[in-house]
Amino acid sequence: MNTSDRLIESTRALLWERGYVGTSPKAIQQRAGAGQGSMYHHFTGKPDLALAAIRRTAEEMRAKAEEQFAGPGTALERVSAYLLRERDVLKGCPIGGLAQDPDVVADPALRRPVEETFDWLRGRLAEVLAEGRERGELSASLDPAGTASAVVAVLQGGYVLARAAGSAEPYDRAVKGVLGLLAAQATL
Amino acid sequence: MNTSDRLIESTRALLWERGYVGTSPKAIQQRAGAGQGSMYHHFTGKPDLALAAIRRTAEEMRAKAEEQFAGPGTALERVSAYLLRERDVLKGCPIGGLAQDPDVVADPALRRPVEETFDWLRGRLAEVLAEGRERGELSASLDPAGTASAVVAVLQGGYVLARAAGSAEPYDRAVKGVLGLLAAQATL
DNA sequence: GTCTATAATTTGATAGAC
DNA sequence: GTCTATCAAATTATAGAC
Repeated sequence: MNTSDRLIESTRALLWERGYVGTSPKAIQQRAGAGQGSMYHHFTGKPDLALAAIRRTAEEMRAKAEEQFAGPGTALERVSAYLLRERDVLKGCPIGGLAQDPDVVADPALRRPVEETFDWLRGRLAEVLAEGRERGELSASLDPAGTASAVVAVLQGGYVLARAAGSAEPYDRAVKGVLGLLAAQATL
Repeated sequence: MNTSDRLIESTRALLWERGYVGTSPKAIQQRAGAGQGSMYHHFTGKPDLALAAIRRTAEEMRAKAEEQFAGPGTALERVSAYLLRERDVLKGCPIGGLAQDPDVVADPALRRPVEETFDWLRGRLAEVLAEGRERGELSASLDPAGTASAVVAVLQGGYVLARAAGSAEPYDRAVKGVLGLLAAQATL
């Protein structure tokens, strides 16, 4: 891994652990094993480096989600697989956490990849649900778009509740709760 | 309002806008119109002041939620009223946002009021849903505890998605989505 | 490309005058 | 109780040697 990559990986880890406001260039350099000159040679500053890091994290997140969505099983099984997939719940969502950061939200360049990731996720979930409805697995009265929004929100909210509790339990309860409501939409 | 109160109110506003990591004692003092000596006379430091601010915000939040829960109407109407109540969606949840802050989560004293607020909220929502089920408004197969967890998560996740999008729309969509799933649990 | 000064500013707090 | 020094460390860079 070259210096540029090490700097990006260091930034990704720190953005996840400390957020954008809580991450200093110095900490990025130390974790990457690079000097200041090195960092300012490859990137114009903290925002530039953060953008590269966020883009890479977003790309990785989409790829991992698509594994579940494109997998086998009914629509409900694929949504369940996605929500119940092993996650570092207590660390929070590496993308969702950025939405709480004031400096990320204030900078359109930094906010865009976050927004796009959630747009994609919601759209992809809606497709899976719509497919399940067409196949007759889910009630014809189910609203795929609205339900997809709710599912993404439960996921993000589950992370928030878990961090607040210092335990993964609230995440599991919330996911089971929404899966229970979804199961009631399954045709017998 | 005395100096102590002004300092607490200043801290409350800054914690909401900038988070704990992003809030400096200097900013707190300037907003409160107080000097450093004043702040360190009334509070031992930033954590002490933050604790007072978080407690006050949590108390206010519970009181506002209870207004909807204790209001008139069916269980579903009261949950709807709570979720659809006017909110500063783009500013995020003043309590939920703290759960993303690394220094809040790392300090048990600061995390506790956040955790307690969500515990209370989940418990209170479960009571409302259980009451609706007993009255025959909601399906006997509905799980009040799990559903309450999911509803709180949708609320918190809705805030996250709205901030990511720079628009309140994702919040509204997520809330409508979960209310749609809940409506399907209503007895005819 | 990488490194080591250097520096203006901010952070989070203490000391002591009033 | 409130204020103004004062302070050591961190922040976010820039400059210039190697």
